Amino acid sequence: MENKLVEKKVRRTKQSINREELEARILRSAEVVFAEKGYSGSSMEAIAKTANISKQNLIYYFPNKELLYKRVLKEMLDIWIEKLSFLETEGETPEVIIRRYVQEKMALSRIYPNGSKVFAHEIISGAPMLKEYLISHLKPQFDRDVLLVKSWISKGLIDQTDPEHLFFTIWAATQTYADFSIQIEILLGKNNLDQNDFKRAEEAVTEFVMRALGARKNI
Amino acid sequence: MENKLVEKKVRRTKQSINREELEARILRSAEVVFAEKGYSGSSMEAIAKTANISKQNLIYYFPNKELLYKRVLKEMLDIWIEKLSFLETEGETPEVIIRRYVQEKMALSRIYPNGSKVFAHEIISGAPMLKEYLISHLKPQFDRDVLLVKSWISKGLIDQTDPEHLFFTIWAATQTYADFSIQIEILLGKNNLDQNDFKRAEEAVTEFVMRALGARKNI
DNA sequence: AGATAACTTGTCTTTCTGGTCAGCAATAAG
DNA sequence: CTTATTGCTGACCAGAAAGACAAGTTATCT
Repeated sequence: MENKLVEKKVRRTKQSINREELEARILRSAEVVFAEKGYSGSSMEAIAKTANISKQNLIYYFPNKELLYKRVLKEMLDIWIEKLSFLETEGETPEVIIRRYVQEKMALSRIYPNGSKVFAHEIISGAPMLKEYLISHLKPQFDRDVLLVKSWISKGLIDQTDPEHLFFTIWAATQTYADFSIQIEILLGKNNLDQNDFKRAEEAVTEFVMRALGARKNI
Repeated sequence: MENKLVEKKVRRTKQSINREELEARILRSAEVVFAEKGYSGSSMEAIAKTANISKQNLIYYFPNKELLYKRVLKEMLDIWIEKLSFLETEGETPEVIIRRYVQEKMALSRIYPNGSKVFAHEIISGAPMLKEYLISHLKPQFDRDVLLVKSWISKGLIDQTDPEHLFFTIWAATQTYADFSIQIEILLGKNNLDQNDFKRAEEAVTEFVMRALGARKNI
């Protein structure tokens, strides 16, 4: 019985492989369209066209727009939440932890610019679909991380800072390279931000944060 | 002749007063709606409803959506450009100039959160309506301001920094209090950000930037 | 007071959009 | 090989949306 169930889950037929591929392609396409237009501005038609399938076929895979949108958001958030907890790396020096944090946040902006933009649209719009998630998932993690930073301060490992606003600043400074990329491109006189630009940005932001915190190298 | 023209311009009849008031009300309402839904997601109907007039009447004042949207954007940008040039305050110490800059940027987030959000939606969407403006107006000012910061560095008034990315970070860190306010509210456990929150945020960001720059108080 | 201009609204048309449904085609299971 | 399941498409629908148009109302000018 158990065997049968497992087999059923694992079996990869021609169809199931195709399905997975197509779903992935749809999600990527949806990400692109939602990133540009936000939820209400995006049409199923446009997403279907981007994915090179018919609208009806898109609806076959994702029966309605809201569901598709939430899937796109969820994919992004799962990646973020996974990468963005201080606590998981406890035991190392603040310097190491914060450096890696900024680095990883910046990498997310570079690798998933569209997901970041979808998220940004959603938040700016007042997080209608995401409010509950932020309250139930992000806030607890935020509170823990703030406590950790406070303990660093009281141990004298970093300078006195406002921990909450430290996070807001780091998030804003790193996400801007995904969300506001067009503005940055224009001001830097580039057609798009390459690896090098992101490296420079990462160094600059890391340097800002480290200086602001006056982090000590030794515990 | 000249007199007549001037008189015509200045004369404030019942109608012209009403017109100005109504136009202003429409623009404020449009700002609210565009801030929430972005350009393509907003309907003229919704804007009309928010302004408490009929859709046809709205169209009488702003014959189409694009025009209305551009007016809202332009209003915001005019305010920003006016407040956000370093050069206008040349002669003072970097510390004073940068402090005021951060302060003013933060004040804009506090006073015009909706305008800021409209702008953010537009940029995230790839700045379809604003690209030209950014190239022709923002970039030259940016280049000048970057040069000024470079001169500060070479004079040893502030620490070695990446000037371009300094601006990106300041902008991101201050705008986040308008654009991402809902997220910040949730994480701070508040229903909305009050004067005090903005004051704390301003102090935190200012402190952050000043430490990063190691600005000297004396020229 | 009458003519003119400014304002407001109701009606209508066209296009777009999310979504349904019936039926056909391809694949998998027995 | 047959049957059942899954995948896909064309035709269709109801509601929303932008905006044109005409007709009526109100204010201003002479």
